[in-house]
Amino acid sequence: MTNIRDIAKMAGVSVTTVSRVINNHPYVSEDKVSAVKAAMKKFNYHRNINAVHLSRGKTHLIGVVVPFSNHPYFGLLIEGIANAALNHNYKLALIQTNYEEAKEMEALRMLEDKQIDALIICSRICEWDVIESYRKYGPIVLCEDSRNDKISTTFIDHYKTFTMALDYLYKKGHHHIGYTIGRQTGTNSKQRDAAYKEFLTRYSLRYEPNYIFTSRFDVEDGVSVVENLLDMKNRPTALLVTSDQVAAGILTACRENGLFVPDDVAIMSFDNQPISKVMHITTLEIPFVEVGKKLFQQALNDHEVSHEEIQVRLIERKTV
Amino acid sequence: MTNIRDIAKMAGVSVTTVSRVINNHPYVSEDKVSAVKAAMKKFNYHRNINAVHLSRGKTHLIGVVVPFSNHPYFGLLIEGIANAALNHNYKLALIQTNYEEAKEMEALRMLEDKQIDALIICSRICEWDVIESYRKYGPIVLCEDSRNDKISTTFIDHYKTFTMALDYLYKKGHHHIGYTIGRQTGTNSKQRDAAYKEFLTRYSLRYEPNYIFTSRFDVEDGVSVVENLLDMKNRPTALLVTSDQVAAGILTACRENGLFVPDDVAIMSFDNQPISKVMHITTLEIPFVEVGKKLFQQALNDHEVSHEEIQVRLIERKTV
DNA sequence: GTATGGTATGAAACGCGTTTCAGAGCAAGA
DNA sequence: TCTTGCTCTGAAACGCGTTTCATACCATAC
Repeated sequence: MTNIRDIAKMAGVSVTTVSRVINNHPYVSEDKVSAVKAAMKKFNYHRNINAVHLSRGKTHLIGVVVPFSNHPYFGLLIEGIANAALNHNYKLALIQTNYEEAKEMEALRMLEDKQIDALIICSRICEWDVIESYRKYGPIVLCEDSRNDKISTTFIDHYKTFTMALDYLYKKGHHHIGYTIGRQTGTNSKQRDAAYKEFLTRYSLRYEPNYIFTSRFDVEDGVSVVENLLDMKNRPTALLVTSDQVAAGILTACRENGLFVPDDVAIMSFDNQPISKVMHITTLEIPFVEVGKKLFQQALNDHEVSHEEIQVRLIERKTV
Repeated sequence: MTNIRDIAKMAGVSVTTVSRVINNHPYVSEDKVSAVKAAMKKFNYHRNINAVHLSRGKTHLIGVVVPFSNHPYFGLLIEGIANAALNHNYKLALIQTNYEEAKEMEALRMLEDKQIDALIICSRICEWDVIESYRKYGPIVLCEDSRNDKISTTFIDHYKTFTMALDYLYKKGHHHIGYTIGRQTGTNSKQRDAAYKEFLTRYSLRYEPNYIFTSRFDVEDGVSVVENLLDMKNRPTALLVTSDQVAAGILTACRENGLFVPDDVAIMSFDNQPISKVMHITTLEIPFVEVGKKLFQQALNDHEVSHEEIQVRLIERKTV
């Protein structure tokens, strides 16, 4: 393998000059530029990227932490980040945690080891103070509603959004509203819970514990929601659902069991993925491409901490 | 930042000894081991991973090329590879190409630059000879049916599978079978086309060009298939569909348009994703986790080229 | 008593590009 | 004429861990 010193020798210049040519630095005479380029071509020179990384202390790699990759929510987020990264000539290091804390720690350690320039955590399990303690090694960006002063975030205000959605359903005449979520813990879920309780209080509605369905992530979990629904005496008349995927499951199971949507149960979900369009599901659109782009921009910015709120948009279709 | 030399000095040993301790090499006396470990702890030593990469010429990073990340097919594949990678302490560099050749070339160049130890291409656009020419820089693995002698592959024999599926439909009484695919070019599509034509010949059936629906990737594309179907005089009685996603779109649109499944059109698809279970779609299961695992194993093996055929399994449900 | 082989340790070379610093040459402005 | 300020170039330092090679010691083996 030829290295920069070989090229320098071949072209009759110093390594500095070769480096300057490679990196398009000014102040190199034309004839030296062409001499260097000729030598590089002749010897099929390729710089050792790891030497560049060592020397610069940067890798142009951004770590992305997700619990799963096959879930549409995270898939879309990855897609958004990947597109932004590609435009800026960054590569992505994907770290799939399956919600294991050890894996998330590994990602943080990659930042510490300078294997990645920044870390985007799409869904965390680690405590805030753990994450904060790694901030000194590089930018860390979270996709979570928090006005932390060290860590940048891009987020959806789930309290606001949930309140808006609940009010919308209430205005449509629904006074018995249930909801489904994924993880019970987690900032998003807490915000939703708070918004829900505030809503009940505001309209003097009773809190029904069995109107809340936890651990619903995927289509199949939607089916199980309907199974529960069928067993209930006083069913909710409307359901605010984790995602379009879960909603699709609910909708399908409802049809099979003679439950009419929206007459027996109204369905409103999150994301606005293609399936919701096809099934005419009323949903709250989350602009993932924008979220990904923002997350990426924040990851590049080591100097200032910012918090970007992303607005969701109500898409009215036929399930409410 | 403390480096290995600082630690060596602090512990009163040579850098070699420190390196040996770090990497658990034998032949270091116990007292030196503990002296080194103490020094590392005291100064919060972390080795610079980029120096390791430079020195070793390996990065423990595997490149994964996908056209999109949010598509369930690729999401599942990524999931499978990511899980295998995590178990072997490898990291994934995700390269999303959007089917742009330039991006795929960039991935190949990452291999050349030693930024990644191996490359897994889930769906290619580059020509074989281009890919082959990069083989000398490291293992390249494809997810495509080809018995190339330089490049390892893990694949589904789509000719065989398609034939099997068509025969199954034929035996169920379907003599007018259409099919949908994603990209028109690409090995998989060619294999399916060949299998389809062979099937028609074998049973002396007429080739109907409008029974073939190209560029169907997602749920929404399934809806458009049904729109076409409704316009046709002699509809196919069965459809072999790209993926469960597309099938879900078709099924939904059929219901809306008074087309009964399977009586008016039978549907059979690929993947066996959760949605197919929920919607009772008869499908051909592709074991993505296994595919991902195999791909990863081949990526690690630079010495021998292998070809792993993955068997699909028919899951009979209610759409045929 | 000598040969053999494992244990323990360190100096030095190796992988390789970037960047700082110093200096030379030349032109425009004072 | 002297200063100021580009333009151009290269030596050397820097980032840092791994690995080869040489050496020394001690303990069996013959």
